[in-house]
Amino acid sequence: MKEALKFTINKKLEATLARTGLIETPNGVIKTPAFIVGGTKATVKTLTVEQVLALGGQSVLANTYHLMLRPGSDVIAAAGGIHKFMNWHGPIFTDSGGFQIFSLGMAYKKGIDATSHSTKGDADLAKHSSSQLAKVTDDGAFFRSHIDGSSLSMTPESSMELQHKIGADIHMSFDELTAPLAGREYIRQAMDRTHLWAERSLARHKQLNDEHTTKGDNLQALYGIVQGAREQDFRQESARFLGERDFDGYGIGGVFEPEEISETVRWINEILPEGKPRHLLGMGAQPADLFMGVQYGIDTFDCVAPTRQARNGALFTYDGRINITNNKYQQDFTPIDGECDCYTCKNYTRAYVNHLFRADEILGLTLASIHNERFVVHTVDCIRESIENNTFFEYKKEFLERYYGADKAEVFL
RNA sequence: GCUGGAAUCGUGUAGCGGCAAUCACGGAAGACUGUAAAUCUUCUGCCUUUCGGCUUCGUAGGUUCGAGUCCUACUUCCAGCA
Repeated sequence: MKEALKFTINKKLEATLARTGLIETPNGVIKTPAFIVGGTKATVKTLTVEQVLALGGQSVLANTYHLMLRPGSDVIAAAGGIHKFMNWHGPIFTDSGGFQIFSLGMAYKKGIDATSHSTKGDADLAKHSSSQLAKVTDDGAFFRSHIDGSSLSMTPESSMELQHKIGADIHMSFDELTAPLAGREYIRQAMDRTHLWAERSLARHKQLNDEHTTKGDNLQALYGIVQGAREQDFRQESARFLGERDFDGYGIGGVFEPEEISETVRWINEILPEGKPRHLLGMGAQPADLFMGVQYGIDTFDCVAPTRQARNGALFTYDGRINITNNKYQQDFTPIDGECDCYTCKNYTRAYVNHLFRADEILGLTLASIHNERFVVHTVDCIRESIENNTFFEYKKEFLERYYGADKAEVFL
């Protein structure tokens, strides 16, 4: 039997909240800061685990909601746990399913953009959410499967039971997100509920770990998730509430505008106990997110954007994002990025990847995903090194000015 | 040679006497942040920044208030028969 999680801080960057460290789990270690690779349905879309390892992935994050629907937690338990099932033998996170209750339930993808701000209040939100797939009460969430429409529910307890069955290393407490449309009143309600659920998640989690102890199985870790949307006092209250409780680490949840990240994360991380790891949920679509997150105390990120955008033809380069399907790359026989050390850049050209996308050949998705994921993982690795070397701010300035242009980069410096 | 059918946007099509240009593909570009996503959005005859204007249904005639649509001839293609 191994202990659930051990976090050690290696180096702190003066006058910031940034630090480097090591998260040790029963299935391996994560050098932090680190980018956790998106593996929602127990697979990193289009990639084998060998490819994920080769691009430098240290850990993957899977999703309880998706795995509950398919193949079901019993199948994964019968397979001997998610590590064996998906052949990934490093650390694995699972998200609780809270995000899906939000994204399926609120007016998120059906007509209203999750990242658009509005001054509209709770009444509008309620109106928009009434016809959606999910309903939330203090007891838990009641929702319909996006696959077959069947009625399902999830509570903090059932989320913990599912996550323990799936058997990842680091679990997330069951939480409720709010849409950017939500007013303070609803944000407060959702945050209070998230706290209530966090305590219930923790209680059930401890019982389940006791059962593992009895059987001599590895222990699993639980992160509490901070909510409170864009409200400073709520975020601080949430960090205080959860920080006082015995979680192994903390997740920071919600939906952010890119320019809100650093401020919100700072409010929280100034309060959370320094000695525990902090995960920023779902952020990392752009390099600035990574630099700002780390500077204000984030240890791990996960984000689906690198792989999703790769599948849709948007590829990172150090000079900014490009769309590889564009006509101008049809005869561009240079790598996607000449400085990138990924398998794709070392062996293929923009013209070839352009051809694969135009011809609808699935290898294009794989090559693009390898590149984008490597770009992000490597960037966070370089950020870690820059903290160790005391060159963080120089590296950040150089990187962001080149990527965004000096004018646009200024807001991040 | 005879008989029948067809000809509309880059391509394949919709149209069935009343504002031509539907849908798909192809093409151009953009978006995507705890993955309902190999998805979605916009544009794709010409001119115009917008508003809007103009052109066009193989060719030439005809019928009709009005023709992509009906009639005649021609051209080309397809099928069947010689």
